[in-house]
Amino acid sequence: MSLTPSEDRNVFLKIISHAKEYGFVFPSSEIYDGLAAVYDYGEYGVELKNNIKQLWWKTMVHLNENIVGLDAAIFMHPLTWKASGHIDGFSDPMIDNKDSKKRYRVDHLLEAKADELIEAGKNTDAEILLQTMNQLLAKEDFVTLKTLLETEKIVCQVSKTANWTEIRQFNLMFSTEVGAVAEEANKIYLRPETAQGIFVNFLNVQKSGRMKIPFGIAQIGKAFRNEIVARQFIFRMREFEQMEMQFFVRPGTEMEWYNKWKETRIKWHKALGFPSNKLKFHDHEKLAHYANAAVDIEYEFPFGFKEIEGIHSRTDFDLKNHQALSGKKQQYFDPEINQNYIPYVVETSVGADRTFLAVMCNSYQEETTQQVIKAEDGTEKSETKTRIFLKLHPCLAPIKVAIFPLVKKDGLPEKAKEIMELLKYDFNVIYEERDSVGKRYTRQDLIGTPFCVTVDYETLTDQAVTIRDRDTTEQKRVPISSLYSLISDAVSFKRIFEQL
RNA sequence: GCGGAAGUAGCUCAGCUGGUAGAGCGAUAGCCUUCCAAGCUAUAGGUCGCGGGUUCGAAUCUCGUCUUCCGCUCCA
Repeated sequence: MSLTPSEDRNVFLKIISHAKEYGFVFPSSEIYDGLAAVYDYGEYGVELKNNIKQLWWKTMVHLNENIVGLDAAIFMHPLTWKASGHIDGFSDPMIDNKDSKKRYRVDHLLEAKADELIEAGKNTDAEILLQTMNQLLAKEDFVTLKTLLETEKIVCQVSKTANWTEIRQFNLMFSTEVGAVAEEANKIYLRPETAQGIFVNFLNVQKSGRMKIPFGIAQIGKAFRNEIVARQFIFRMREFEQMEMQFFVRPGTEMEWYNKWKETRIKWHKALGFPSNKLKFHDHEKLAHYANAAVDIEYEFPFGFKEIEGIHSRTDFDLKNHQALSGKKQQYFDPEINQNYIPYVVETSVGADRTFLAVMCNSYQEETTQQVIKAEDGTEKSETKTRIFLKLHPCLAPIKVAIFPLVKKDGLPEKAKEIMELLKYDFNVIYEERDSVGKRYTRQDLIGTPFCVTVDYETLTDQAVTIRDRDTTEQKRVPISSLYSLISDAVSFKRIFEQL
C-alpha cells in the first residue's frame, strides 16, 4: 500500500524527530539556533553509521583481493582542484530577476542568447558573444558581465524584464588558509570529493602494494560542498561522508567493469534490507565533465526516489589531467599486452549519510494493535496502541543486546551483570534495571536493539534466560551458555556477505 | 535571494479580549513489582527565539531581526 504525499511527509517528519529524540542525529550547534545543512550524529547514530562504514569497508576491501584501502587527507594541493575541473567547472555566477524573483546562471542566459543568434543565422555574433563571456568569466569580471547582459537585451523568460540584481558568485568549494602567518598564507580548499585523494596516490599504492590492473583503491572520508539548497535533513549536507572506490582498468574494458560494478553494488543495497521495489537505477543523460557513462542507484525515500550511490565511468580524465599538471607520468605498464597506458577508472561512490538515512527510513516501523483494557469496575474497552520500533538489520543495530534483571533485587542484577561481562567484549551491550521490564523493552525497540535478555528467578537455578526478539516480541528460554553463539550468528556481517 | 508557515520545559502542546508561566509524556532519586511504556512519593528543568516600541505592567499588542520547515533557482 502506498502512502499519499502528505502521509509520506508526516512519516519523514516523524523519522527526523525520532532521530533527534533517541540520540541518532542532532542539528549542529543547536544551542546557537543551529547551522543550516550541518548535523551531528548522537550516541546511537555514531554506532549505526560506524557499522555501515565498517560493513562497506569489509565488503569492498577485505572481500576483494584486488582492492586496498587508503585514508588521504582532506587538505590537498590547490592544483588538485585545477586538475579535477572543480575550480573552472563549478564557480558559477548567478543573477536574479527582481520582478519574477527567478534565479539564473549567467552563463546559461548568455548561451541561450547565443543559440538564438545562431538560429537567426548570425553565427559570428554568437561566437563573439561566447568568447567575450568566457573571457569575463575567467577574469571573474562580473560588472562587465552584467553590462554584457544589458547590451544583449537579455530578459527573464517569466517577467520579460531586464531588471537584474548584481551578479553573485556561487562557490562550490570551501576555502581556508594554510600558513600560520596571514601574509604568507595560501588559499586551499576542503576537498569536495574524496576521489582526488585516491587519484594522486594512484602510483604510490600501485607500487607499494604491487597492484596489478584491474585493481581498486577504497576510501571513506568527509567531503565538503557549498550546496545552494540544503534540504531533506541529512540527505544534502555541507559536510558529508563518502564511501568511494576507484577501480583502475585497462582502457577499452571500462564498460564491462562499469556494468559489473552496477550489479555488484545494487546487490549490496538489497542485502542491507532495502526492498527491490524501493531501489532503482537512474541513468544520467547529461554527463559530468569527466564521465563517459554514469548511473545512480536510487532509493525511494519518503520524499521520492533519490540518489544514494553513483557509479561513474570516469575514463582517464583525472589521471590524465594530474599527469599534465604535475608533470609526473601517471602510467601503468601492463605486462600482459606489453604496453604503457593511463588506466581508465570506474568509480563507485556511496554516501554514508544517505545510506544512513535510507536505513533509518527503511527500518522505522509503526505497528498498530487493538488491545482490550479491563477497567477496575469490570468494564472492558478496546484501545489502539502503536508500537514504534527500528527494524534494523542486527549487524547494523547500534546496541546488539540489552540485559535486564526482571526485578532490581534478590541477586538478579548481579546475575545480569555476570552475563553482561560475558558478552561485552564482543558486542555493544547495554544494562538496564530501571522501570518495569515492559518499559525497558520499549526503549530498546525505539533504538532498534535486536535482542533483550532478561534474568528472572529461575535463572538462578536453571542457568537459563529469556531472549526476546525485537521484531516479533516473542521470547525464547535459552541457556546462558548458548547466548554468545546465538547473538554472534545474528549480528555477524556474514549475514550480509552471504547474500552478495 | 524571493514567497508561505512556524518558534513557550527533552518531546507534544495549553495559556481567551495584556496582570511577572502550566499540563501530559519523558528525565532523575527512592519505594513497589515474577515479562511488554499505564502503581506510589519526591525532585530537577523555561530570562516564552532575540531586540526595540506602546503600557503602571507584554508569552499575549506592535515594529524589526534571527532561526527552522515548505516551494522556486543550482547540483559532479
